[in-house]
Amino acid sequence: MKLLRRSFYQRNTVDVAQDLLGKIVVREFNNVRMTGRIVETEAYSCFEPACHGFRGQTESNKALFGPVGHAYIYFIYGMHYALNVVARDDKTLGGGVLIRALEPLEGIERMEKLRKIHEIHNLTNGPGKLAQALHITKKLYGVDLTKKGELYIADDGFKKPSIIATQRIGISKAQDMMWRFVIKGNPFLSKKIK
DNA sequence: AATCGGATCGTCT
DNA sequence: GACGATCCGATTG
Repeated sequence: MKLLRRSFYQRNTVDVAQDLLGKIVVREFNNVRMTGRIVETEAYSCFEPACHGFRGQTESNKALFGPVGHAYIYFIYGMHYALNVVARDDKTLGGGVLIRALEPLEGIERMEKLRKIHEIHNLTNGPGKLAQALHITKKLYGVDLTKKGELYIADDGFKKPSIIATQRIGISKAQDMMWRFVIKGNPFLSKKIK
């Protein structure tokens, strides 16, 4: 397991979104280690209207404009958290990759307890679900994901998977852009592909 | 299988 | 005061 270096995130947001597929999210919580393989992502760049940073930097979205490789976490619909990794090239003001689904690996029992369910295929197959399963809240806002700690991202040598691009989910603007990426045929996606 | 509405609250208009 | 990068359970076909 190797940490992903900061330079990994210092690239075009869409490229990073694709290359994060197959990587591992590691969560250390109360001495329990929970991990999952990233199987679904979406790219958001602050020059397009679906991005939280489109209208400029605010207190709540400031991480999107901060150093790459850190966590941007937001709270939505009154009950869900979602995890992004800040990623952009040098000429872009802000951008991030939404982690939409994981394939659970380690700490599955703990995830089941946090999610209050026992179906492995329903544990982390959505942005709100995986945040609940890994106990990701705004306390982790801005955490550096390139360093070992409560939350980070690693590469276990998983072979670069074949991927499919689709439209992003749940947005009302810029719906035509094909910026959602999934590992082809993976059974832990938030939504089946047509 | 597909669609619909309720839950619930931080953020911006 | 409205709405959102969602989820879940209920209802309908």
